[in-house]
Amino acid sequence: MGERVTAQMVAERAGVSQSAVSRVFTPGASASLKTVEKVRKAATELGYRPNVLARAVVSGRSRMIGLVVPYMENHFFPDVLERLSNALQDEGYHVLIFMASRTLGDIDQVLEEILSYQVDGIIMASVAMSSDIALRCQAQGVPVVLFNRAQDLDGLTWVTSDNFGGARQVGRFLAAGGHDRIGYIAGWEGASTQRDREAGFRAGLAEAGRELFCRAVGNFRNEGTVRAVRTLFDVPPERKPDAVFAASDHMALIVMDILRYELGLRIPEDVSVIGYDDAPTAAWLSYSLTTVRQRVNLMVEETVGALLESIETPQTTKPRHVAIDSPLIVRKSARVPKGWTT
Amino acid sequence: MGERVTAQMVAERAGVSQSAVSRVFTPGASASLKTVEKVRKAATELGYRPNVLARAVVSGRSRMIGLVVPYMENHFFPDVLERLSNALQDEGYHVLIFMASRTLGDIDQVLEEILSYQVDGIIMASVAMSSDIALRCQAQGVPVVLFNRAQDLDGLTWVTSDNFGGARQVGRFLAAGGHDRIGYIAGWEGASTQRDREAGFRAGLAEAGRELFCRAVGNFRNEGTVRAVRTLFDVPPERKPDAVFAASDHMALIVMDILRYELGLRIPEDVSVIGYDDAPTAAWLSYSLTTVRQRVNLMVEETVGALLESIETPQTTKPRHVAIDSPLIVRKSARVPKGWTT
DNA sequence: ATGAAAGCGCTAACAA
DNA sequence: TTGTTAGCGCTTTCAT
Repeated sequence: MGERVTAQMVAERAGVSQSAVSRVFTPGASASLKTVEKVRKAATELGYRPNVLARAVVSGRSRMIGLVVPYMENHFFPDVLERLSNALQDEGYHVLIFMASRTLGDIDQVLEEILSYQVDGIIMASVAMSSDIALRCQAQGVPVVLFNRAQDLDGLTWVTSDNFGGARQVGRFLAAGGHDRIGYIAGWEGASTQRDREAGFRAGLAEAGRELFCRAVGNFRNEGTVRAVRTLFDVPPERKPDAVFAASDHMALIVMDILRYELGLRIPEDVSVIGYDDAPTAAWLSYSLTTVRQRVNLMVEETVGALLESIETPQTTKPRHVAIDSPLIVRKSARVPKGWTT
Repeated sequence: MGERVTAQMVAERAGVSQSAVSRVFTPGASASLKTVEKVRKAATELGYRPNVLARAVVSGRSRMIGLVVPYMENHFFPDVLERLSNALQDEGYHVLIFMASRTLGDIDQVLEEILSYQVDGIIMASVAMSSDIALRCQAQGVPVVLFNRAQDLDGLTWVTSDNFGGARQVGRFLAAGGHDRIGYIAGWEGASTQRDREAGFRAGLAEAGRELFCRAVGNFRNEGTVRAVRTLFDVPPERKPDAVFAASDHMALIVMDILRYELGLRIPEDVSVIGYDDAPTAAWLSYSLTTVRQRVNLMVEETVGALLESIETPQTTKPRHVAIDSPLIVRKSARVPKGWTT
């Protein structure tokens, strides 16, 4: 046991040279039908399988993509992970996972580790990245795509939904719904998604001559959100919001739970709640959350496309900035304005 | 750009041999303080980072673990993935992900791919594996641990929760609760978890002199569960179950949604619902699902421990079969029997 | 189309 | 402790 079958062994059995074996297993290479047959036969008999790592050492291509993700508690990520992994697998790449949660703040360290695995490219999902790190990766010839995070830096490729536009619709929707006291629960302030969603939301309100009534920070996480809700609602009746926009579905669902089951409020009769992501859970009947849809399939498609392009034709590839339009999905957690269309 | 910095380059700059550089970056090796300093200096100046893949080729250890997971829609998996990845990262290993969903049934193909990456070990999470495949892996010297799946085959290591025992408590709990018509929604029939949970559940009922009133198969998936619920409840009133045990939380939550929002039934007044997993979502206030807890942290600990042991000391390692006890977590989705303790 | 030979970047004896 | 020397399993010229 533990017998590694090498190309050399296959070559001997097939009565050809080791390089012939290599060619048979190399997509672009040429070999006569007879050689191919002999080699394949010997290979299956021996249980041979090319060593991807050895190939990587000599070719400089590992066919591995480093994927950096934060916590998984947000239901948006599993979905993203599954789709990204599938899309990459379809292109013959595989995903090496790095959890950023552990090394909070020390993305630098994580990047070092990733690079030591000689990945062909890196996808950073919902992780903020300092510009110099990105530049270092690119300098090493390892392309990076930011997924669900934008970066002002020009040299970087990123793919997001249209956070500003999506949130702007929410602002208009709530304003048109005749709400008086509209609150916002912010995500982590360091995130571009948070920044853009808040800006879009405020813009949408402003268009209707309204403005934010109150605001608290939930940081996109469980605990922070619980605290944020309490902050907003632990006030005299006339100061309680009658509508809340949370910067992510994950936070919005927590808001709904607390409002209904701890504060005894009805949704949407007493308070309208809107989220952002359209995570699978948002559609569950218990919530039926009105939200902004991130079109994950398109985002993944763009991300994989951009990344593979930079890998395969590095010289001709320019940084891409993609913001996919993000429609408001009207369900039942927020009052629908009279005559509202689309 | 794209300049790969090699140990050779560092060696030249530091004025030492290439193997000296290698030793400085090899944990166990010895080098004089002076050499270490010179090398580290040159390395940082050049931005050198050891090539893990080249190291893997010669050492035979890639420090990568192949993780095979099915669909991510079940909220149990993201949690598992995060913890597994973190635990492995702490031990200096990294996770190469393989989604089994794509190649349904063709686990064989997936395994081939994994092995070609020379992973040091494989974790199959909630994936059934035919014995010969596992044996082939072991024969190649690649240890396999089944996570959340048991296999009768003796040579395999697996880690599960005590599915039989956990489900047995559910049977006793529902019986003691005075339910008359107790239904069961099964997971995928090929899964050991499904088999053991059903057996345990029936055993628990039998102890109380009861038996299953009705049963449908949800396959652990969204669609199947919706169909299963309809099957069980689309009957004359006297044939409708007054309690349902679903083989996973994911299915149980769907059951709750349909019962409440499509059939207008109250939980637990009209129907008690119990799940299995204690996925994070189960505790959400909208559901407050009574369920059996899989102690993920312990399961992960055992899995990683067993795997690393087989990797590091293959000869002295015997297959391990671990079934972690799984307590019933009583929340509000099922009627609590009078005087029920623990 | 094929084999010989020269590496890819690294580790691991082996001498010194 | 160090440098020298073989490889690890593979791809890729280069002749043939």
